[in-house]
Amino acid sequence: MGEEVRITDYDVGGEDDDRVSEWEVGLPGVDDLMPLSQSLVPAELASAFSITPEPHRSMIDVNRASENTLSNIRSQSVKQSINKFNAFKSFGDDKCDEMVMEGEETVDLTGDGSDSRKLRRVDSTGAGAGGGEEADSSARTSKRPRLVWTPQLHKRFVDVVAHLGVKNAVPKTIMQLMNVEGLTRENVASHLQKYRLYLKRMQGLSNEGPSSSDHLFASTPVPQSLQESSAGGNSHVPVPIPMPYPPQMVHMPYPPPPQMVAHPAGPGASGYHHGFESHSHPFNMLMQQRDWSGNKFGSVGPYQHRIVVHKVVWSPPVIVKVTQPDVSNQLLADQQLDLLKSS
DNA sequence: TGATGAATAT
DNA sequence: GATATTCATC
Repeated sequence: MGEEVRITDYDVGGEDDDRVSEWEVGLPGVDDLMPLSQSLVPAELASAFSITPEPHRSMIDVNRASENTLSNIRSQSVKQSINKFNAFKSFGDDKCDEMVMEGEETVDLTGDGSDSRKLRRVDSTGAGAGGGEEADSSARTSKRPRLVWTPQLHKRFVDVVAHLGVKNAVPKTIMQLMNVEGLTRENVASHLQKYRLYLKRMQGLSNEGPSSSDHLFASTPVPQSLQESSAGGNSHVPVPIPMPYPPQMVHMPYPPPPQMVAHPAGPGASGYHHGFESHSHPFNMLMQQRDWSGNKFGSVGPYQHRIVVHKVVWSPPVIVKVTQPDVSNQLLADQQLDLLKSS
């Protein structure tokens, strides 16, 4: 695609003749300005200070962002944008490796658009052609983006459930121990409901393998403490897992190359991904479709050469390293101590 | 009154 | 099929 789209032809509603030249006196010339598409932080510096580099922005992106801004101003929907931003701010860059939110591109996939409720949260990247009809959409944008349970997130979930035991694993506790910013009790409750159904199904057909529909759940083996009948109380064997989880995971700015997930160690690999095609694995699908900012790209993406870290390493068990004063983290640490003492 | 879990909706 | 939302119940 032609990346270098000139921003100078951007039309703000006036001709070039209307420009007030006095306003430009003293301003740096075009040649003096750093292109907006250029990153302000060199790659080496970003790496050294664990700064998540922003994806490369072309002039198309810059133009699009400008159009969005102006479009929002025109339609007086700035408030809506702030809500949107706040909704996504809580899923900051460093959370992207564990949480994937759908939403901004959630569109009417049926194509007919017959149901108005399906039209919510259609992003305005291509807007502007039709006119400002999105002014009344503020109420619809207050919804949270749809959470995607990545295998990493699910594993954290399973670890916590295993640690608590099925009986004690209730949404609120799970949510707290998972320590994932932005994760709601409703998210956990919904997932827990499905996970319990999965466990029940697994108990029913203990000899057979997991159903092909259990991609995500099958990707994380059911811990021993959950496979046995939930005897309840404190009879279950707690699973030693690092608790609470650190609020951030190891810096992993870009997804691992798809082939690592699809074929972890060649043909003779463990059965970790046994039973389903690589393209149908939820994590794999995500990686093939998007980078962490939600932009879509193919499996041979622009970041492929930069992908180095593919193994997520949690903080070591027992040692809870708090690098900054974090009250909630401290509370969780106390909780963990209590849990360990009581178990 | 808030949390839970099953049912239902999207 | 995955996730969100609703609602009866605790």
